[in-house]
Amino acid sequence: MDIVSQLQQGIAEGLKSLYDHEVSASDLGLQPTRKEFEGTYTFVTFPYGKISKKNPMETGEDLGTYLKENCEVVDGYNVVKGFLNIEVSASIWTSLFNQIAAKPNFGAHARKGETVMVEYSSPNTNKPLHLGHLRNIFLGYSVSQIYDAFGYDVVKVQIINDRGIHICKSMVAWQKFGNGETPTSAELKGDKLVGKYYVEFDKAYKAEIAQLVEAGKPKEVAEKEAPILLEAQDLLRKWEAKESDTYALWEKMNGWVYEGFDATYQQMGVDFDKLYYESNTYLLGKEQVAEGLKAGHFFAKDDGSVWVDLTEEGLDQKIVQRSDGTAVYMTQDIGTAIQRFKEYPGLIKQVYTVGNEQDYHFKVLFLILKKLGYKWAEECYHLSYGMVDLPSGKMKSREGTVVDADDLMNEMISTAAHHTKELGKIDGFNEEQARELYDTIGLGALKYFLLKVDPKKRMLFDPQESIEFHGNTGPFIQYTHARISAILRRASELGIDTESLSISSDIQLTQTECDLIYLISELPNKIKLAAEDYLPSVIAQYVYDLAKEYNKFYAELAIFGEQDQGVTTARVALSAQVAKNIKFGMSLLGIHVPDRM
RNA sequence: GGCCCCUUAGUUCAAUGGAUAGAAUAGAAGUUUCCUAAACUUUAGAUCCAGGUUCGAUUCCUGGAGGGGCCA
Repeated sequence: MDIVSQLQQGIAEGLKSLYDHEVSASDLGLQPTRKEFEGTYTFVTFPYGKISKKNPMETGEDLGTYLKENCEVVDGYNVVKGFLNIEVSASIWTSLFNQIAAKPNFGAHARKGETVMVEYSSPNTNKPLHLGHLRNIFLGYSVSQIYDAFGYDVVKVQIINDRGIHICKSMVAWQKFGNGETPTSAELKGDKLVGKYYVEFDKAYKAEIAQLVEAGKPKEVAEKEAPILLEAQDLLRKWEAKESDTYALWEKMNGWVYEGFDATYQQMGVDFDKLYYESNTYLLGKEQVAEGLKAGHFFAKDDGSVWVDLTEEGLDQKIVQRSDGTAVYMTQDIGTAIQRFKEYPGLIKQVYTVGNEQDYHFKVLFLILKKLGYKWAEECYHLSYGMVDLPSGKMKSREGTVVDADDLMNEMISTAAHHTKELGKIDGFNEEQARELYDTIGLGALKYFLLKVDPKKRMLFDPQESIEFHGNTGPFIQYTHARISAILRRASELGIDTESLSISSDIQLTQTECDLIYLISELPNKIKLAAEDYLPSVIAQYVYDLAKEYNKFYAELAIFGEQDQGVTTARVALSAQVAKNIKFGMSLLGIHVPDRM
């Protein structure tokens, strides 16, 4: 039983014995004691005045006295106003640490035997990935790692928006202006090449509109009648009719995009277990609509369109199928969700990582699924995140202010390289090791920067200044890990077995060492919190706090200079465990940690 | 028009309804005979406004201001 549970138990027994009041031990809230007070855990006594019929201070005294006498982990206590600060006996820290150090996978929760699906990328195939996608993908990937650590089997999926007018626009422009250009001939990544023709389309389209307006057409009419747009729409019709030339061109250009995306994903260090393509799923859901209509969950309007009425739920009416019988996004999302639960029998929930501009869409989707009688609808979650702003404001592709994902990653890596060389940290590295280190640091900085913020908040990204290597950053944490690795190497040289370490019970621990053990012990709790609230930022904050505390320890205490061999061993043991926690925690964020930097 | 989200040091971010609101950066002052100074120590600086609930509100409720988003 861990310390918190023992204290909760003790307090519950105390309340029963002192005031004849029954509570369930796990309901009692304990919080870490603030730094400026003595103690480890604090129990707030204000709310118990009614039960004790005494003031909060006296209540605290009563409980403190009881705990000291009856609870073996309690060494002492102090009361400040309504706060009972509980001091845990020093020997507890040693045994707590030794229990942790004996577990090879400390932090990971027991397997639950249930499956969670995390969808964390849903790109369109007409444009390369950008900064917003990076936040999306890093967030979703991290949540999938966190769920794995929390004991779930995780299926990581991508839904690719490979059909529709957007890709037809790129196709038209390539046909007209491309002269048979390919990624190889253009020496351009496939996604970039297709994106280039999407821009070409837009240019030609605008020029045609201007011409039509010049010729006297109203702007709104010109926007609908521009010949190149009509051609794109014609291509979409041909694609839907599976006209063979169109289909072949579509397959060719999407193929280029996938090669480009794959390279980007590889650089990002993410992968998927299963890919979904909209061209396969966009017709799904119409059956469900028909059934829902029959069952009275939906209703039809005079024009034949099908709607759902969510006014009882405080929302609007929402269309689920067009009057011409074609699917809207909602139709296919209903179909896809149901299909996925059929495909994966152990699946208990789905997480959709999608920007907050879709909040309404997902609210409606989940309500509809619930109306259709699917119980798992309540377990589905929209991991909604805020936009990434630039100092100039919102990213706008029309104004050319979009930050490209590949460019940004490369920039981060070269900045890391520059910085590392400047500090003279690559002595003894060969070229490949050096390159790997720059990758690790550059991507670590970027991922940490995007993940340390609460997902739902919009965030500012300043390419010039945002990414630092000092302070609350990925490289700071990586650096801490590298420092510890150096200590472990030294310890091995001195003949200390760094694999199976423990702290001898007669060692007097310092305050900093106890604080470190406390932080180390918090890892499983943090993983639980991060999983339940879908917050990689909780893990980021935790790893940072741990690294910071370790650096304090490192600065104020000697490790190998100690006379007492037991103290040296204890401090090496602590260091080794901190390194393990950092490595594991960072892996939950998708970040690697180096042994030297 | 209807609905949703956000607002905390100069700046970028924290804070299950709890103590004197934490970090990081930028500013000021220090720390290398010692395990990696991408570090450590000290210092100054903030809850958008007005009400309400509560023993206690950055947190919950109502109204307002500012910013952002969604709506066949």
